Amino acid sequence: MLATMESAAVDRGGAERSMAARRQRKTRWPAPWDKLAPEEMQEILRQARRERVARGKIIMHEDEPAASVIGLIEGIAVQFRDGGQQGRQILALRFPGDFLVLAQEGRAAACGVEAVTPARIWRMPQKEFWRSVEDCPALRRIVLMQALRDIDAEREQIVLLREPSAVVRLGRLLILLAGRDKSAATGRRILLHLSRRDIAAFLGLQIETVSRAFTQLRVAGIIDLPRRREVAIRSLERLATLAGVPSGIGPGRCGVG
Amino acid sequence: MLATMESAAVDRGGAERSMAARRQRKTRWPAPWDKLAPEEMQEILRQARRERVARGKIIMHEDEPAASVIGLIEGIAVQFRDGGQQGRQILALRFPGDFLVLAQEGRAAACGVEAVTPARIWRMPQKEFWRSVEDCPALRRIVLMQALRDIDAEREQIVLLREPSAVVRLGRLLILLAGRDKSAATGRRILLHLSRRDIAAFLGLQIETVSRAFTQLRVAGIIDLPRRREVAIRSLERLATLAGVPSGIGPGRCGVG
DNA sequence: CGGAGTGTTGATAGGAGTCAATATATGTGG
DNA sequence: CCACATATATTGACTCCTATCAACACTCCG
Repeated sequence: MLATMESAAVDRGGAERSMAARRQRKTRWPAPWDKLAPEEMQEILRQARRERVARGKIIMHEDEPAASVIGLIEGIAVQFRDGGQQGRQILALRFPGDFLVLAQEGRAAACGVEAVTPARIWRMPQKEFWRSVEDCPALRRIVLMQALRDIDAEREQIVLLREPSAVVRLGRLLILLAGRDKSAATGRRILLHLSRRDIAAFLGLQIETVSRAFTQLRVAGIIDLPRRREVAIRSLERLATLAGVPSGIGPGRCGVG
Repeated sequence: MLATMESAAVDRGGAERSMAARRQRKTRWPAPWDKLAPEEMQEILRQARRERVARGKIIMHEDEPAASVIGLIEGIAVQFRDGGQQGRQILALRFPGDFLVLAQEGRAAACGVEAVTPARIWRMPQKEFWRSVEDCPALRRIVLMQALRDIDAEREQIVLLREPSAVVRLGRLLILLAGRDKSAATGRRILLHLSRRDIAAFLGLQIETVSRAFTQLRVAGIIDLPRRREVAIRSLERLATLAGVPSGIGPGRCGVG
C-alpha cells in the first residue's frame, strides 16, 4: 500500500539543462496525501495555509512550541539541532510528501527545520490537524505510516553512524540519495543539495573528513565530482560493495526521513 | 497526558537485598495500557497470549515476518540487528510498557528482540491487533504515542552516536539509565542489566573501549563499580557536565525505547 | 576445583580530528 | 560585465583517540 505513483511525477525532463535551471529545479514528488486523498483529504488540506520558503530559510525554530503541523510539498528540508560545541547536527532529511516534525500534540519538536532548496509547504494548526486525524481514517493511516517509516529511517541512520569509517558512511549516503532521486538513478548523477558542512553534520564527521572521503572515492574511480554539489556515480557496484549494501540502489532498507 | 502512574509501581522494596534476589529482581512499570485501559483495553489484552521469557532468549528473530505484535509487561529487552562484520548492533532498549517492534502491518520488523532479563510479554496476531487499533481510539492513541516517543528516543540515540568521545557516550548512557530506573535514581545505583558486549553494541564502540571508559570514570571519582553489572554514581553533577547534559537525571530529552 | 564466559589492562597502528594554508565558487556592488 | 569580498571546498601536517591484537584477572557455573 501507498506505493509511489511514478507516473504522477512531473518536471523530470531531459538531462541537459543550463546550470542556472538545474540549480533552481524543484523536486516534485507524489505525496501520500496526493495518493489516497479522494475528497476528505483534499478538504482537509484546503484549510491549510500554503507558503513558499526560500533556500536556507528556517521553517521552524528548534525551541519553538510547534504550534502547527507542517507538510513538505516541494523541495528538500533538513531537521537539525544545534548541539552546543559540536555545531549543528542534522537529524534527518525530509522529502516532498513528508510531514515536517511529527511531534506529540503540544510537545516541542526538539528540532528545527530548514529548507535546503527552495520549498513549498503547507501549515495547519496542531489542534486542527489532530482533530482531522481523529475524524479521518485515511489521514490517520498516513500519519501512522510516516511515523513507522520515520522509525525505520532513523534506525538506518543509527546503523550508519555506528560505522566507524568515513568513506563507508559517505558511500551509504550517496546510495541513499541515489535511491531517492530517480533522475539520478538513471543518469547516475546525484544532486546533493547539501553543502559539505551539512553532509558532515548528517554523517557525524568533520568537513575536512567528508572532503577527503569524496576525494578518496574519486581517485578510486568510483565517483566523479563534476560540479560542486553534484556527484556522478561511475561504478554503483563498487560503491555498494564498499558501503556494505549488497543490493545497491533500491527502496530497500535505505530510507531517509 | 499519559503521565506515568508512580503509585501503581510495585515491587520497589527496600534497598537491602541479597545478591541473588537483586539479580533476579523484575522491573514492573506502569504500562500505558494499564493507564487508560478501562474496559475495552482490558478486553483487547485479554485475548492476547501471555508468555514468560528466560533471560537471554530471543523473543523475535531478525528476519522473522513479524506475525504478531508483542508487548513487554515485565523485564528489559533489546532490539538488535546482526550487522555482518561488526557484530551485533543494538538499536534500542525496551522497557515494560513498550511495544516490541512496532512495524508496518505485514512488513518485516528488520530487527530481532532479545530479553536481557527474565521477562513477561503478551503476543497478539498482527491482523487482530491492527483491527483493534482501528476500533479502539484509546489503543490508537497509545500506538501513535509510542511511535512518536520512539522517534524522539532514536533521535537521541542519533545525537549520542555522533559524539566522538567514548567516555561521553558512556556517560550519557548511564544518565539515561539512571533516569529510567527510579530506584537507582534515589540510591544512585544503576543496575545495568547489559553486558559490556551489549553496551558496546549499543554505543557503537568496542568492548575494550567501553571497559576503558568505565575505568576512566572510576579513577576520576565520578562512579564506583561495586559489582559486575552495577554502577554507583558518586557525582551525578560531574557526570552530567561531562556528558554535556546540563540538567542531569530527568525525563527530559533522554528517553530510550 | 576447573573451565568457559566475562571483564580489565597493555602495546601498537590506523584513522579521524584539529589547525593552517590554498583554491574555487558565490554573491554583491561598482 | 568585471572586481572584489565572502563563503565554500580541498589539501597538507600533525596529534589524539579508538580499534585491534594479546595477555591476564575475575566471576559464574557445573
